[in-house]
Amino acid sequence: MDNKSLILNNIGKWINLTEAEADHFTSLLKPVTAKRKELILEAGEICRYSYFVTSGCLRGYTIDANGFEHVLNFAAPNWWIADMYSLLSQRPGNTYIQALEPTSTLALSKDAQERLYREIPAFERFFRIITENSLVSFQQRLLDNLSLTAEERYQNFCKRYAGLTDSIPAKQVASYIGVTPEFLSKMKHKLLYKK
Amino acid sequence: MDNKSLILNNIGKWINLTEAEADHFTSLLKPVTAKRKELILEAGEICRYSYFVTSGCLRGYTIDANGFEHVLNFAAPNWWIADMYSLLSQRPGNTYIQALEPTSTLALSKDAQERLYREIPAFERFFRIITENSLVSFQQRLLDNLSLTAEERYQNFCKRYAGLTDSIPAKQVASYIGVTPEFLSKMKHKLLYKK
DNA sequence: CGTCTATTTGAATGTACTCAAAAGCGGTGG
DNA sequence: CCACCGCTTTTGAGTACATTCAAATAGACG
Repeated sequence: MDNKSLILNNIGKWINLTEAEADHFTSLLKPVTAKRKELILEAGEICRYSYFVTSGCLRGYTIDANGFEHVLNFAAPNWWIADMYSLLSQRPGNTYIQALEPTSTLALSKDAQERLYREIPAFERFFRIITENSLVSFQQRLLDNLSLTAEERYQNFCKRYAGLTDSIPAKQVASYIGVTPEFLSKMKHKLLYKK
Repeated sequence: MDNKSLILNNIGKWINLTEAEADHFTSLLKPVTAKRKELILEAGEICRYSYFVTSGCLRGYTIDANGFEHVLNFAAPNWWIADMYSLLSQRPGNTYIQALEPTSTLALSKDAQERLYREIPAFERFFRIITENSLVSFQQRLLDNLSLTAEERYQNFCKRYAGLTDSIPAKQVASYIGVTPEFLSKMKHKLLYKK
């Protein structure tokens, strides 16, 4: 399946488009690729695109006042990623988006997105729905961080991202679940031998 | 300003409605009130409404496997609240919504909401936008939990919810920022005397 | 006014972090 | 294709932030 079929398929889960609408939509997309470790967005910049990953893997992260990275999300194929704060406000954000491996995306500019809302109202629905789903995930993740131990969060992560565990270095898994790489290493050891 | 003007005003920040549309919308709302400590939603139930608070204050929270409460959100006047997971999936949720004080809301049923999407597409836009804003807040809160100390989170909370600090018992502030009530008490003491 | 819950205070404990150093692994260049 | 270099992961010892448990005090509602 080519990239445009992939994204139309993704959208087709939630809304129906005529062939003309689908063509119009795909004509607005800009292919963007990134090499391993390349940044497609940096803190301080204004996020002008939503990225739909067709192959590879991206991660969104911030760097705090003490220089520590915190992974907000990973984006495997079929996922959207952006710095939502910056994309919505069109102000400089604090998020980096980086390729974990060679990655291809289809980028939808903020302008194109707003044009879609006007021309094809079903896109309001589409982005409403995926935003709702994303909200539910983040709420659950927040609750997990408030209520679970690091070990439970790690086990959750392994189940949830079973397909990705080999694309993602342990260091970044640690950053996602909110522990230091050292402590994650110790947890893995414990899970292997003690249990 | 009466309750219906309040909610129309809230919506008017993001979309424009004709008078007929506004009337139609308000006709779908059901007033729901709750006494202090009353639950308007319990874990295990299916969430059938989004609640718009017109007076008083609600809180959404879960209870974890060890019996500890975790506050997901507070809803002061002019805020919407629901168990998003349950509302979207129409499956039993794990969230309680409780009144912190005598509270009035306007409740929009899931059915009515879906009817609105069909009849007045601007509502797709409205709920897309407020969901986007909510997503940005939760992402930021997650990052705060990953990167800030308890003391910093508490100070953030005080700034953010300056107007509510007297409606909300310390116990629930503690639960929101992710510390025990005992530790919050010690932090307050420290902030008063040492700094 | 009385009871129930929330808050404060203190001492002991634990989970996860910091710092340091060694071992492992992967990508890149020769 | 191999060897080296740099980054990641592991391991260990000491530490700190926040929790747990217990008990006293304060406060709020009916």
